This record gives sequence, C-alpha cells and structure tokens, in this order.
Amino acid sequence: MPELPDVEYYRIYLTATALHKTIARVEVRAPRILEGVTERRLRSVLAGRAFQSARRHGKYVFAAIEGGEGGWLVMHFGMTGRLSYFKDIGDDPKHDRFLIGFENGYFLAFVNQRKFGHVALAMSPEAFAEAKGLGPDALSIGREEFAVRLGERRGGAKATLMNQKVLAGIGNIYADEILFRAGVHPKTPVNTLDEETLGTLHAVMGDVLHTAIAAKRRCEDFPGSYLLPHRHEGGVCPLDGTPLETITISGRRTYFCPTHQSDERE
DNA sequence: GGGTTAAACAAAGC
DNA sequence: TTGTTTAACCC
Repeated sequence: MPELPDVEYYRIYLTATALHKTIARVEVRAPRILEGVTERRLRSVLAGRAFQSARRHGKYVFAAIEGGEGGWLVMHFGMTGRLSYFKDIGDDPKHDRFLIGFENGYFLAFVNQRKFGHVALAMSPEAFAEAKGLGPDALSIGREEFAVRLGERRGGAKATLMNQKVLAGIGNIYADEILFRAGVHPKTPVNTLDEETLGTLHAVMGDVLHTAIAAKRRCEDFPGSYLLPHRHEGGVCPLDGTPLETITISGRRTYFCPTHQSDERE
C-alpha cells in the first residue's frame, strides 16, 4: 500500500516530528526487517546522534544522521507500514518493529504489521538508489526523460509504470489511477504510445501524485472523479457509471473502465 | 542474452 | 492483501 504519496507523507511526518532530537536508544523488535545491518551497528551509528533532514526516493524514506560518520537511515514499508511518533512507551503502536527513543522521552516507531518492510543504512540516497537500480523518482522526472525511458520499453503500460527500475514510486493503486485518468488501457504496450499520449501520461502522473499527497494530509479525501474510491468489487466508473472491469497483471488486481480506457491493441 | 511476465515468497489478521 | 525476488518465457 505505501506508494510514493504515502511515503512522501511519512517523510513530511518524520521531518515534522523527529529532526534535531538526540537519540537515546534504539530497539529492534523484529530483526527480520533489517537489511544488511545489525541491531548493534544501528545502535552505534544512531546513539547520541540526531536526524538532520529527511528525503524520499520512490518508496524509500531517508533520514540523514548528523555527526559521527554521518550516513543515512533508510526505510521501506513493504505492503503495510507507517511511522508513529508518540510519548508514552505504554502507548506504543501495535506491530512496532523498530523503535528510536529520543532524549526528550518521545519515540519514533517503524510500524510494519506484515514485516515486509526494510530498515537499512546507506552512504547517501543517490548511492542507495544506484545500488538498487532504481529509476528516477516519479515526482522529479521531467517529461522528456519520462518519454525516453518509457519509449524504449516494450512491456504493458501498467507493468512499466510499476517497474521501479524505469521510474520509482508507482505501485498498484496509483498505476490504475494514472491510467484511468489518462484514458490508457493497462495492457497497451508503452512503445506504441505516441508523443502526445506520453506527455499526457506524464502530466496526469504528476497531478495524481500531488493530489494524493494532499489527500493523505487531509485524511483520505480524494476527489470524487478519482478511480480510487470506486476501486472495489462492484465499483463503477465515476465518469459515467460503467461497471469497472478487473483483470490480473503480474499477479496484481487491476481495475479499469472499459469505455474510457480503450484497448489500443485491437 | 536481455527484456518481460508469471509465479513464489514474505507475515499476520480475518 | 502487494512489492520484490526468482524462475521461466519470448523474440
């Protein structure tokens, strides 16, 4: 579930709550989520330091560690996850897998019910993205580069949008939303899209992501014309009431409107 | 061989 | 329920 807009919200949340506060303790409650780092190492890197700033690339949040050797804490939320800043350790959220305690007595928890998330360390967001082979962030990529990167692919539109190596940040939900608003069938091979459609797709992607980030901060308040609120069993197209169709793409449930997203392969 | 896709996997709640 | 990894597939 946490795709770019959700993760951007976590970045903002971390920035608002956890910067410039000296870290007093670190506790890993589910070692499984650690990726290439031990609890002992995390402690030695974080204890006595503070986070300086936070960034995001795709579905990853990075928190800069000031002082010491520097470096960045990296978090990925998997299917289910969020951050929670709270005061009383007795009020710790369910499924908190990684806890950072500050000297002011507050805690920042990495909440991850299904433990599909990851916590890691990196030299920089750039180095991490490079090592992972991530494409440019979906919110920063320009129209030109977007068109070039998609143009050289031959996969379906949805699969390509979700491919983190092509561009980073789009998942199942927002891929459906973007294609719906752009009127593109999810299986359309991207290398058959003309320049104009690619431009539309890029513009729509930016609109959808910005709208979603704003909606996250206003408690799931999405425009009625969006596919998202109708993306369920028996849902209908918000534009004309056509029953939405569902297909499976790469094992993912895909919702689309058969009248507004024509199949260009035919 | 490289790009693409389907299948397998991770964990927990219902 | 979904993102990532792995295996199998296709020019």
